[in-house]
Parts: sequence; C-alpha cells; structure tokens
Amino acid sequence: MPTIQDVAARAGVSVATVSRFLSGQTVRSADAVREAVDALGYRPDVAAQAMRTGRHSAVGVIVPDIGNPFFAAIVKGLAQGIPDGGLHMLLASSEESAQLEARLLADLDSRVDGYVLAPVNEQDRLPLELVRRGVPVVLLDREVDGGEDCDVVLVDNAGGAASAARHLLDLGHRRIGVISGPANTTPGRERREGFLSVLAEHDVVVEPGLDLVGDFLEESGRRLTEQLLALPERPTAIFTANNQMTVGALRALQAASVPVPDEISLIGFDDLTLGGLLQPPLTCVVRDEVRQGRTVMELLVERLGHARLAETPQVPPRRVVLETTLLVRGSTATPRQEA
Amino acid sequence: MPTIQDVAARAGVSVATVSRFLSGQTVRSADAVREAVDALGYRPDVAAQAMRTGRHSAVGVIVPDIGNPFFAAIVKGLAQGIPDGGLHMLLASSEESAQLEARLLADLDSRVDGYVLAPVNEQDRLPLELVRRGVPVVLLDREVDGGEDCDVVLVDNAGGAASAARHLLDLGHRRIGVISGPANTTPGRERREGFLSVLAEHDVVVEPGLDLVGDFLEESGRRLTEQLLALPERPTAIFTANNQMTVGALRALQAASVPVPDEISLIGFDDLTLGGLLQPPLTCVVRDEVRQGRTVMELLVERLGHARLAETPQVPPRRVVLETTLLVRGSTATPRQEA
DNA sequence: GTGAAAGCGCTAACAT
DNA sequence: ATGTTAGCGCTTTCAC
Repeated sequence: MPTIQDVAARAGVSVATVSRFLSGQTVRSADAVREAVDALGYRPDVAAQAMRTGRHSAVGVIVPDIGNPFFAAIVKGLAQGIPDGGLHMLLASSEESAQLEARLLADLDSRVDGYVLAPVNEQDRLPLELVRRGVPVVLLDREVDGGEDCDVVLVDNAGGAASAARHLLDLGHRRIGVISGPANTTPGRERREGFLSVLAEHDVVVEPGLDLVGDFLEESGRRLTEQLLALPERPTAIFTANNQMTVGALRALQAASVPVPDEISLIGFDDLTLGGLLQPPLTCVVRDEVRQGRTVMELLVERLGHARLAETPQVPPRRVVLETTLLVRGSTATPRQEA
Repeated sequence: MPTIQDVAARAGVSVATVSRFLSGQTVRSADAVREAVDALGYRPDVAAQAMRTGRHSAVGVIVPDIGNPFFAAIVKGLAQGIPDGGLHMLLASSEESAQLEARLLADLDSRVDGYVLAPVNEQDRLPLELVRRGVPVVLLDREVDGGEDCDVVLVDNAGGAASAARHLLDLGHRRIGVISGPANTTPGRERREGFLSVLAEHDVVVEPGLDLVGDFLEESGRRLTEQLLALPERPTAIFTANNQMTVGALRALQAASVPVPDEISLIGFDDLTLGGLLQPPLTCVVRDEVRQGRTVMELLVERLGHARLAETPQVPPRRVVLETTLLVRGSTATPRQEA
C-alpha cells in the first residue's frame, strides 16, 4: 500500500501539500498530485487519520436482534441515510443482553465517532454517559429514562396500539388478550399502555390472565398464545405487540387449529414479510421501517457534522415520532356470537 | 480517555510493562498495573494499535442485500462465529452493484484484517486480488471464476435444485416453469443447471418461454410469474430459485387468483420466514443459514490466526458445501388432469 | 501556497 | 523482567 510519502515523492511536493490537496484545499500542483494519487492507487490509511484527528468516519450501530427482519429493514434504512463516501457502519447485535451491549459499546469506543443505539432497556445508563461525554448518539425506536438530552426516533407506539384497540372494539370484541413486550422497553411499555387505555375508556376490563408480557421473541408469542387458548374462557381477539410475537401467535393458533378470524381475531404491531399473503392476511399496525432507519442516520450525520465544527455545538436534542397506520386485512372480524 | 502513559505513571512502571501485561505476558508488577487499568478505566486505542501493528481486529462483511431475511440470518450466524471479545464486524450491503461493491471494498481496506464476501458476480476480480495480496477472504454462498485459491462456503445448489425437480417429476409434472437467478452468480447458475439437468435426464423439455432468468429480487419473481401465467399453455408447476423471487411468485399467483397447488404447484429454493404458515404451506429446499454464516466466520477466524503467525501460512483453501433438504409441505401436488 | 517537523498512542526491538 | 526509544501514516501548526 502506497503512503502519502510515496505520493509526495512522485508528485515532487511535500506530504503537507498532498494532505492539503486531499482535504480539498487549493494547491498549485493539483494536477501532479492527482496524477500521483491515481497512478499509485493511493488510499489514505484510516487508522493513521483516526489517530491524528480522533475521527474515524464510522458509526457504531447496536440493535437488539439482527436476525429480526424488522431490524434488517431498519439497517437498510440506516445504510440509505449514509451520505456518499467514507462513512461506515459497524454493526453489532446485543441479543437483548445488557451485558453484551456494554461490552460492545466498550469495544466500539475507539473505532467510531457516534452511535445508533436501540438500548436493551429504559434503565440503560450507557447511552446517556456517551452523550455527557459529548459523543453523538441517536436512539433507535427505544428511549431511556432521563434521555431528554438525546436524539431519538420513535414511532407513535401508543397511538398505533390505540388504533388497534379501537378497531377491535368497533368490531364488537370485549374479551381481548394482550401480549405485550418487556415493560422496561419503550415499545413494550407504550404499546401496552396505549392499547389498554383505550379499552379502559370504553369500560372493557382486561383481567390479569388476558394481560400477558412477553419478550418480543417468537417463542414467547407462541407460549403466551397457548396460555390464552388454555383459559376456561378464551378471548375473542388477541393483540401482539411486535412482529416476532405475532409469528409465534400464528404458529400457536395454527397448531391448535383455531380458525382466524372466525374464532379468534388477531392484530399485530408491525407487519410481517408475508403478512399480506397469509390466509387470512394479517391485520396490523404498520410503519415505514426503512424511513425510520434513514431518519436516524440523517440525525446522526447532522450531529457528527456539528461535533466536528465546535466543542459544544449545543444542537438541541430532537425527538422524532413517526406515524403508524392501521392496515385492516383479514385476520380481524366481528366476534362469533356465543350462545 | 486515559492513555497507556497514564496507566504506566499510576502503576509506577514503564509503558512497555503495561503493554506486556495487556498482551498477557507475565509481569512482576501485575497487580499494580491491573489496579491502574481498572481505576483509570483504561481501554487501548484501537486506531493506535492498528497503526502500529497493522491489525485492526475487525472483519469486513459485504452482502448483496442486507434487507433480505436470508442474509439477515447469515449475519446472525456470522456474529455467532466470532470468538469472545475484540473482533468486530463491519457490515455493508452492495445492493447487487459491482460498482458499489468496489467502493465499499476500497473504503474498508484500511479498517479490517479480512473479509466475508458474497461477490456480486462470478467475474468479480476483487476477491482474488485480495487473496493475492495475502488478505484473508472467505466467500459466502457465491464463488468467483478461478477462485480455487479462496475459502468458500456454499450449499449444494445443484443437488438441492435437483431434488426439487425430482419431486415435481415424481408428482407427474411435465410442463414446468423455472425462474432462476442471474447466470453469472453461483446460486443462479448452479440451481438452474441442477434443476434442468434432472428434467433433461427424464426427457422433459423446458421450452424457452418456461426457462426464465430473474435477478433474485421479489419484483422479478412477480413479473416472471405473470409472464408464465400469460402463456397460451401455462405450466403446471413453477420452481423459484430464491426466497425473494418465491415471494414475488406468491404475490403474482394470488393476484391472478391461481389456486396453489390445484392449478399450479410452487416449489422454492430457501424457506420463507412464514413459509410453513402460508396457505398452503410452502414446499421448498431448505438449509441452515445460521450454520452457514457461522461456518464462514469460523474459517475466516482460523485464517486470521494463521495470517498473524506467518507471512506465508499456506493454509490450503477450503471449500465447504453444506447440504440441503427437501421440505415437502403443501404447495406442490399432482398436476390437475387436463382434458 | 508551501515545506519541515512535531506528535497522536501504541508495540517491538534493543539494551540492560 | 524491565525501561528506552523509534516509528507506524497522517494532519497541522509554524515559519517562510
């Protein structure tokens, strides 16, 4: 690999001139330098640049589960949000483990200029520590306690869940099972609250056996749905708070040969890859995941730019809440009339 | 951020001793150094290490489409294959563009010690250039021409496609549509050839209008299926060569209200997230994606280890071919008897 | 506009 | 076993 020395030698100038040329400054011998760069196939050594400047032209991304198609779509959006050239993404998956998350964050520390984080839980102190140190951070889909100082891109969890609840109420459901996510995550908490508050407004009681909390993974959706099906009096509808748990619910319903929506209606938060091709097609609350990812990266890039210009840029933290849409397909219907 | 100097000062030793301690060598003042490291929260600066040693403790991963759940599963496997601590993954998506791939590779050059690559096409020269330079590379799911010198982890594309073909023949199909991937990719080429060769052995002719080539994306699966449905005489079965095109085919069949498998049987290469929950559940050739990813990373890690020990390690290139399984579910059946 | 030179944090001789 | 020191490739003063 040629170094900047080689380029300078070939162009007959000093390394300083080459460096200036590369950083866009006007240089008398621009042509000669350009020629040398091209001829030698010179690429600056990022490690050396990083050491000298403290900047890495890379961002760290930690998602809870990269195998989840939802986060795959988010990552696609993140990639779209990266401006052309030179900014890279270090991706890691915390597997919903706070411990692993802490290790990853520590490892990334001297490799990146900023972070996209979907913290494992809202009590997570790490993101705020970074912010206090002046490190650009944008939270993805999840907030942390006291995180007002931190950019965040959410969806309207409560509103989306509320629209799902209203839809079920409109259809006539009164006995509804809720499978929500961990109460210490933003989507887990807000979706449950948004859903239940609408039911409460309409004096619909959700007894403890119908109000279940999962972990956002497929297996818990399956298990909790089985639990609902085992009740003496089954619900007539089920709300699942994320895509993976919806998949689990579908498997359980299918395994138990429960006809959807004839016996039980199902409504999920977030669509599935094939949600529209299922029989019946899935009714769900949808959002634009790719756009959400893109927005996150745009905020981060902007903040990185400011961080470069001044020590204390004082860009006020931004909180973006993207809308959700209720997509009514075939998995919800009027409850069957019981005797 | 404290430096190794700070640690040395606090422990009352030289930086060399701290460095030795950190690299695992036995040191007299181990306790004092450990105390200083902990108290200061010292973390070595990776950029400085990289500059000094030339190693980055990171690997670059370039997949063609990170939004594809198949590659998301692969990436999950890759993450599993990373030994505890300190090795990182820089992930990028080439979006099936050779140009973007080249740029990504150039950008990653001074950030990583090795690569996992799913090259955009088999004529791609870049992976071999890296290998010639002594850079550890493992090819993922796709080979390149003349790439005998390069580790690669494939699946038995031809065998899997052949099993699909035999399954359709056994059911009695004789007029079969084939939607394959780009002929200049390994899975595109091998799956088509494996499929067609079995048909040829049984003297089943696939006329040009039934032998279509897509681009592995959902939209091409949809369009080419529409094309098959528009034929004067429709096929009684369709084989789609990857997951995304299978989704497209399903959409087209549904849009045209073609009953599966009653009028047309469908068999795909690779399962879908909800393949088993579709109505009918999808018959397909399956493999263990996570295992494939894990295997790739294990090979790469091994090669990185060798690369560290000697200049010319001469580890012979390995070629791992993982098996596939025919998963017969409900989307294939005996062809309807025509008049 | 340009060049000489310092130095970012670390590791690996080399000398002890 | 330990300390001293050169230098990885680059950017950025500083003096011209």
